[in-house]
Amino acid sequence: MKIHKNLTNIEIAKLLRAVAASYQIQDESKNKFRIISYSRAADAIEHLGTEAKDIWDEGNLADIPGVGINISKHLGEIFSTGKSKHFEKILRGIPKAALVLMDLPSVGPKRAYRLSQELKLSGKNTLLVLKKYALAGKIAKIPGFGEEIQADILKSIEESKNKPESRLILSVAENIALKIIDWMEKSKTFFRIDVLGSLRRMAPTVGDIDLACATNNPQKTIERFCSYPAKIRVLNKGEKSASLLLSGGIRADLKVEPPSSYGALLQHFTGSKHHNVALREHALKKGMSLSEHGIKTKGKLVLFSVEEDFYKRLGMSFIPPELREDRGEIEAALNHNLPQLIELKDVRGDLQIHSNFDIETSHDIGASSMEEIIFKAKSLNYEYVAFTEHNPSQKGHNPLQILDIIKKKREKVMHVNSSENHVYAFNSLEIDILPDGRLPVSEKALDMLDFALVSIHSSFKKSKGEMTKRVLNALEHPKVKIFAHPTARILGKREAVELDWEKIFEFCLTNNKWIEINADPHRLDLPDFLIREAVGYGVKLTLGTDAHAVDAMGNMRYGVAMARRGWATKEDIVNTLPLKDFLKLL
DNA sequence: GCCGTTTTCGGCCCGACTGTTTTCAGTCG
Repeated sequence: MKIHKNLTNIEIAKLLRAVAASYQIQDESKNKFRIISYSRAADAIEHLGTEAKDIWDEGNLADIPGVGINISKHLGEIFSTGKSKHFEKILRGIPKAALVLMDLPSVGPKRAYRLSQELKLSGKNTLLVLKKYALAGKIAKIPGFGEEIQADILKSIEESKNKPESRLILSVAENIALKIIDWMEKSKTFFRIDVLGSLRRMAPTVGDIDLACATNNPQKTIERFCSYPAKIRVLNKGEKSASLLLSGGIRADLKVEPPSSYGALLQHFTGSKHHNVALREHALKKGMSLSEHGIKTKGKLVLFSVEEDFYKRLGMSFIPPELREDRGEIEAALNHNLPQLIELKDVRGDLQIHSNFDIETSHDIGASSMEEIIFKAKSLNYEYVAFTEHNPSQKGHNPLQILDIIKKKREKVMHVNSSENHVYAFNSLEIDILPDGRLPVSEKALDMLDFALVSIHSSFKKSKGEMTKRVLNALEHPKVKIFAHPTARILGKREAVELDWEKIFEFCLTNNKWIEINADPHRLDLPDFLIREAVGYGVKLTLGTDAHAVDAMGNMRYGVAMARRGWATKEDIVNTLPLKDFLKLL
C-alpha cells in the first residue's frame, strides 16, 4: 500500500479498508465498532463524486458523513505531507500478501491473515505462490480451512484473471438481466420477477445483476435460476437466494420471497446498502427492526406485499429508487418534501441529434435522415427536435466554405419544416470548443443557427483554471445556449475533465445558458451529483440523446433517470416546455 | 471511530449461505 500526497478516492477507500482489516486481525472484539467506522468511511469516500483532496483543499473532510475528527485529521496529514504516522503504524499489523488475498472472493481479513502467516507469504507473486500451495494441498491442512475452501480459492485465483476491469454500463447490464428474465419466464414457478439493485436505481454503472421473484415455490424458482444455460457456474444456492457466475466475471444474484412479504424484499434488494443501513438505523430508534422479510416491532413481524406500504409504515413518503443513495432522501421523505421528479413523459423534445446530412465534419455523422428522425420523434410524442451535427472540419475548409455548408444545412432544415408534420426542427450545431476556448465557426455562421451546443472533444487534460476559462469563453456568444456532455467523460474509458463548477453554474445562471444531460449510456453526462448541484443553483438543464441513428433516440430514458438521480423536477429541464414556451425562453 | 428530533455518552443494520465444526466463524450484500 503506497501512501502519497495525491491519493484518489479509490485509493483512500482501499487504504481505509486496509486499516479496518488490520484492526480486525489484531483484536476484533476490542475494535468491533472502530472496524465498522473505518469501512463506513471507506464507503463514504468511495461514493463521494468529488475528490476528497478537493474537499480538503476547500474545507473540512469531517463534513463528509461517516468521516469524523480522527480520520479527517489523518487524511489531512497525508494530503499535506504524503504520510500518515498513525496509519503506517496500524498497517504494520497486516502482511502485504494479506491485502492482495483479500481481493479474492470468499477471502476476507481473517483468512487472508491466516494464509499469509501459515504459508509465510512474502508479498511477492502472492497469487502465484498461493496457487502452488493450493495445488500441493497445503491450504486444506491449515486449521479452520479444508478441502472445499482450498478448491474455492483455486477457482477464485483462476477467475480473478478474467474479472472485468470496470463495472458494466447500465444499458449493457440491462441486456444481461433481460436475457436471464427471458429464461426465467419460460418456467411458471413464480408470480413476478423484478430487476433490483443498482439496475433499478439506474446507477450509471452496475456491479452485478440483482433479481427477485415473488413465489410460493422457492425451491423450483431457484432451481430454474441455477440451471441458466449461459452461466459459468453456481456460486451459491440456498433456500432463499442463489448466485451465478456469468461470463466476463459478472455475478447474478436472485432472492425469493412469498408474495405476502415481497414488498419488503423489493425494498431490501433495491438498496443501496447505504440507504438501507440509514433506514434501519432510523427505524431502530422508533423501535422497529427492518429486513427483507418485513418490519419487526417488539418481536412481532409485520409483512408487506407492497413496497409503498413499507415506507408508509415508517412514516415516510415513498422514495423513488433513483434517490436511494443515502444523500438526504430519508430526511426529505420523513418531512414529505421529496421533489416531484421529472418523468419520461414530460420530455417534449430531443435537443441533441445527429442526422446523416453531410456536414463534412472531422467527427462522426449520423446514420438516419432528417425525415426518419422527424418520423421517430413523432412516435415519441415530441413537439420538437434539434439537428446538432458536428461543425464542418477546419482542415480542408476555409471559413467561406464552412459558411456555405451551414447555409445548405439551414435550407435543408427549412425544407423539412415546410412539409406537413407536427414536429418542429431546430437548426443547430454541436461545435467543438477549441483548446483556447475559441469556436471553429464564424460569427456569420453562428447567426444562421437557431442556437448552438458547444462541447469539448480535445485537450482533456488542461488544469481546472484553464479549462474553466476555456469553457466560459466558448459559452460567451449569444447563439451558444447549451454546454453539451460537459465533463466529456466516457464511462470506464475517460475521466471527467476538471472544471470549477461553481463558476460554470454562476455563469450559466446569470447569462441564461443551459447545461446538457447527455443520455448516451456511455456518457450520462452531466453526472448525477453535479445535476443535483446545478439544480441547487437554479441552473436550467437540457436533455439530449446525442443519437447518431433513430434507434438511439430511445436512450432518452437514461437521461431522464440521471435527472431523477440528480433530484431534478420537470421545471429544471427546459425541453419539458411546450414548443411555444421553449421558443419564448430561447 | 462516529454520531445525536429520546443521547456529548453509550450505543452502533440484518440476514443468507458455506464449510468446518458439533454450535459457530467467516464472508458477503
